[in-house]
Amino acid sequence: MAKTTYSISDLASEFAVTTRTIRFYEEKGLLTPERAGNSRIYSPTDRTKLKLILRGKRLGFTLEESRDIIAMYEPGHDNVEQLDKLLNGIRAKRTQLEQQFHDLEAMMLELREAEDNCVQAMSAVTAKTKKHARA
Amino acid sequence: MAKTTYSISDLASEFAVTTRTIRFYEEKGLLTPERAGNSRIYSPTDRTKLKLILRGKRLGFTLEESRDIIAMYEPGHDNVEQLDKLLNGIRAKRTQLEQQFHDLEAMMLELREAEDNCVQAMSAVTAKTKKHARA
DNA sequence: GCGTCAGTTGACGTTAACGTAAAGGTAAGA
DNA sequence: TCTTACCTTTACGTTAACGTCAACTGACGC
Repeated sequence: MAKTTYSISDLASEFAVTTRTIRFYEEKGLLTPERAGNSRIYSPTDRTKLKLILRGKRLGFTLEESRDIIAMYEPGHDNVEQLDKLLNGIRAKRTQLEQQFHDLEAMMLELREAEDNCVQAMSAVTAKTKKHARA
Repeated sequence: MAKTTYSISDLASEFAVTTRTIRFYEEKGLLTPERAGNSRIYSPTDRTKLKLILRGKRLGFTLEESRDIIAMYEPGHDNVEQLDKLLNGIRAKRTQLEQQFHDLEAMMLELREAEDNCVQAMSAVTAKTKKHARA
């Protein structure tokens, strides 16, 4: 069985972030790579977590929020209290994502219109220029 | 014609932000309210801009990005150069929004699964509890 | 005139998310 | 052996987006 592992610069170049950033995430407890002596060794799981963090960033999440999201994908909640808390968290995030979804739809629509207007305006200007050139 | 206007606390309470925040946006040039002596007077246009800024925030945009977006909705670009630059900006944002859209879809899907798993786990635990109670 | 709002302008404080050296360890290659 | 390339830790610097006083100014009700 081939154990896939990554160095810090592997991940850094793959996801176009600095090694500083990756170490920072570890400092914040979001990543917990193994060690080979002094060097860090990342597992596919670590890689996935990093991916989730970066996706969270694109959606405007803080690292704390991404930490929560990662926790939501992980098992290991045995008692009802914990599960209940987790479930509430998941549902709250889903609600927030739906709000974001609406915002996103609205903005995309408006930008489509803005693009149309812009194209219109350009053709109007160029038409005038042509007319002027012909005159 | 009834001119609708708003005080700073009107907007603050309507959108649940502090007056400090609104003044900060003005300081950054995102809002430019009129003045009645010393006090600020906000127009419906100002209100709309504030709305756009806050929507931008929910989508994880910086104020600079929101400033750009607001500029995209405004007319007043007459020459081809400006229009071309604007058009590029609009298209770039749309591309970004599509990426965000994918991210959002993926995360929503995963959270739905996480919720299912969570519910499953809970029913499993409660079933065990009942069994234990019966014994 | 007095208190009490709602508003104003500074100005310093704070937090998140890294950037940017500084100073050094290690292993491979010329 | 020296350089080169990558890795490490420690620590101070930076930016965005406000929060939080402090000190002041009308306007209103009594």
